[in-house]
Amino acid sequence: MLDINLIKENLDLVKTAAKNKNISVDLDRLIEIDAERKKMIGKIEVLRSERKKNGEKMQKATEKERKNIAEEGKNIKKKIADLEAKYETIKNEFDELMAKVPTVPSEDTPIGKDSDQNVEVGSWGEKPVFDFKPLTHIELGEKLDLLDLQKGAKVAGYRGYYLKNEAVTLVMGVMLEAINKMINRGYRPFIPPTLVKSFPLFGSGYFKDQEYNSEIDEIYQIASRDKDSTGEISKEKKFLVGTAEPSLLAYFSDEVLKTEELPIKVCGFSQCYRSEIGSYGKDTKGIYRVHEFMKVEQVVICPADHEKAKEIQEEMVGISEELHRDLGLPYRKLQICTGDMSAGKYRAFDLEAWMPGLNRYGETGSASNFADWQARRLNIKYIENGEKKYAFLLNNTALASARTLIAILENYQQKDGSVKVPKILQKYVGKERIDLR
RNA sequence: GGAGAGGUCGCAUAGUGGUCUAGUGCGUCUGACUUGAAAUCAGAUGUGUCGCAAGGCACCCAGGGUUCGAAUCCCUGCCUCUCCGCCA
Repeated sequence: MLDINLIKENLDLVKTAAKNKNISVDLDRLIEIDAERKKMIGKIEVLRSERKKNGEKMQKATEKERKNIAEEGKNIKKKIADLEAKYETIKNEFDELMAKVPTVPSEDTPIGKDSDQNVEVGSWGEKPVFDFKPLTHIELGEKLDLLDLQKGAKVAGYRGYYLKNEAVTLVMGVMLEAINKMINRGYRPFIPPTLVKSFPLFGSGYFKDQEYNSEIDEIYQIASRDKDSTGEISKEKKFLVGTAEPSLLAYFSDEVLKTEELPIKVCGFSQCYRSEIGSYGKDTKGIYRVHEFMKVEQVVICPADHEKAKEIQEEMVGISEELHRDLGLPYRKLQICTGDMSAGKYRAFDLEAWMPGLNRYGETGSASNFADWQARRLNIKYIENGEKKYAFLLNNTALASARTLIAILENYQQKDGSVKVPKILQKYVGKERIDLR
């Protein structure tokens, strides 16, 4: 969400941003409808004021006058109802358009159509050289009895999977390492709810429009309580989060924070659910793209200062990079181009770990700065010198379970089919190497 | 799952149809008194929105309804608390 006055003042900038982000939104219509909206509010308020005065008249009126005053009141009531109905239509169109308006990306964001035009801005580690053909995590997982995709599909359906044996302690170790790293860096740990109302998701930008749309949004809606026994829609809709970010941000919604409290740094461990509605044909094998996984997420609320936010984003990415290095996973860092950015993002980077079995890099983390776009929707403000401002919100993956597991299995595989356990995880797995059974 | 009680401007409370532009106490801020503090006294003290401004309008959990007029009456939902039942 942007400020309507800001959009008006920077119309060309916003238009260019929408074009570069491949977002279709009629901004001229937005400006037009905003003017209509304001005019309508003015008219309604005059009538409401009349209604109030008419009510006051009634109290002083004689018995004879009352009838006329009541008539007049009914008249005003009708006028207000008519205008309010019209206003609602206008307001709906206004809200729909506003929900689509993108953040203007940072100046250093590369302009591009899609992910092919993301720009590599850093890398670490040597890709391992094998004197044999490296196996995929699917083959390794099966041989070492760590991963069961058949049973996963049988029980959970398409993209279902079981982790077993050392994969369990290994993945839990990864999560705990990430949480402890975050704590050591001053991030407060949370285990947030994963089943949430609609506002945390809308507020964080996970609905492409104003309302949830199961056809395009990658979010699961929980259906069981949508309708009561009579078929009436009664209960509030609930959704499964795709990351801890919405729950963590919504924790601070409707708050006015003190400047001294900022930046607020938190991290969340959660199960993450993704419908993958838009990627039916993609990554159909293995556990690269799955409907549920675990993740440690970092979230920061910082003052509305681009320099400060830039610093913090670097710190956040730095922590993720460090975690990759701790695990010995070669990676590269990409700056995300306009076309690969969602509407709300101001500046974003991805980390991609090298996955030798798949023979490509795979995204293992994504760091985003939304500036004040999410804060406007979630109403997260802070007070500075008596003035209230919307905060800047940033988030980043610390580490996620499934893809980190892929990278570890595929990078640490040995000629004999075994997989070495990264040093920092040995204490969790209880061994240095996972052997064939 | 059953029964009951509730949700009011930071906190606590008052308010059952118009005089509510929501009273009072506490807290907070400013000032006076004081060497300083406490105490006391005086004043101020919610949010959003429209407007250049004067000012208007909205908000008493949320959404509907009744009424000339709703914090107040009615309906629905959400949430909290108490008791019972069930349960990891």
